[in-house]
Amino acid sequence: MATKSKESLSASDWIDAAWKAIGTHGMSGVRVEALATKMKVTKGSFYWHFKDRDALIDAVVQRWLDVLSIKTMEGALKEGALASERLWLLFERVVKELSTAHSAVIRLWARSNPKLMAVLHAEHEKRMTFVARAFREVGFDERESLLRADMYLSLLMGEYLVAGGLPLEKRLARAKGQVELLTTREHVKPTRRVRKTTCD
Amino acid sequence: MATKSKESLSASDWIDAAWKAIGTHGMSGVRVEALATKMKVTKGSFYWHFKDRDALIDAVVQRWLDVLSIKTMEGALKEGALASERLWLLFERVVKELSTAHSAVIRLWARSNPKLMAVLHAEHEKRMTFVARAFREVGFDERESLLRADMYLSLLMGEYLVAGGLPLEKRLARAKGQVELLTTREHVKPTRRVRKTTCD
DNA sequence: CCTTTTCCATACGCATGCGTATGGTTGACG
DNA sequence: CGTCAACCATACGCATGCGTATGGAAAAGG
Repeated sequence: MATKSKESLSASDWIDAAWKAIGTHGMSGVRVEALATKMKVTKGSFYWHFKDRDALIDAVVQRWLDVLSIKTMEGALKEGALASERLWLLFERVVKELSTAHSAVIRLWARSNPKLMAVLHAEHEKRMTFVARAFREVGFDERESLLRADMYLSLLMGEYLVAGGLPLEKRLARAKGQVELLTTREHVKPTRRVRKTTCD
Repeated sequence: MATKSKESLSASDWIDAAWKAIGTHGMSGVRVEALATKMKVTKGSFYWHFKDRDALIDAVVQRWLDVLSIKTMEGALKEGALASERLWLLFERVVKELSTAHSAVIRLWARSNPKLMAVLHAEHEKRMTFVARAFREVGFDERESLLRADMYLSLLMGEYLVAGGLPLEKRLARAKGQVELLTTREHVKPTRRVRKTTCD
């Protein structure tokens, strides 16, 4: 029933298991023997598919990179006409797809892994230009677009960290409000006393 | 020189060490023997001051709660006249004080600790009302204040997670822009086509 | 049918980390 | 000076987790 009824496992199956483990128990939850038990096999299987534990972790990180890769982003957003809609669709997609703490776990993990840190930084830069361009398209100037793109990605990364306990609907409602604020509020020059100086 | 030249350690010294370990190596970096080595003592010292490892972790979490507690927040913000200034001072303070990944690490840790999760949730609620009240004071209505307070706290929690690698100045500049956006941008009702409809 | 390759089980060695038991040292205090 | 308590060192048992070595089943291929 729940079993896929496959005779032999693949490396991808181990990545699946590790992926779930990260989501529920963090990076220290990726333990070879624990995963093996859950998969109803033994370590022997694992060490046939992977060199060692680090190889598995690398593979999981790679999967995470793929989910949030620019290619995936662009591919998933061809339909969205308005830039503001695309920004929402992207956020919604990530919230649904990564309904786990993967982003936070992996970014923390990267702090003890300089090579991975560099990869993450490069990816983040690409995402920044991608998202910032969308904000430009909405109508903000360069500086404002960079700021909003930065906030957009920050909120995306920390979303589960803060709202993880909530049901999906509430998380989406939260996200909706945030993206709406970032895309629809006009910029006003920070004058001395900013009250509710409307258009009068 | 670097040593405090104290004859005997206190529980607080162990919490200090654990605090640093969390900041650099995450929760799994809190290992009794590793901390003992770094403190030039042995486990014997630790188990005299603490019942077990969990007791130490509880103490560290408590310290984190204190740093971000409402009492600390309020106490540190008496000078700030304008609400918008207070919101900035608070953010600045947290960025400087918690120039580490403590918030992310602890919030992830809490996911496998229901009792702590409840405490965090309660604390978060208090912070929300506190920050939301400041936004109300700035001039936003109830709904808008809650949204902005939520974003404010989210950015606060994930700040180091995203900008951890950057120098403090850049992190502060980032934070400054974010708080400024949240506090000085006017609300415009999301009409159909939101372009650059200024006050004309 | 026999061999080779694929895939996994079993069993071991080894390192690490927690917690305890026990003894030693030092200073306060009577 | 003797005693007691605070504080720490040493040594052990135990569990866990990684990695390896080796054998076995099972299917594929000749």
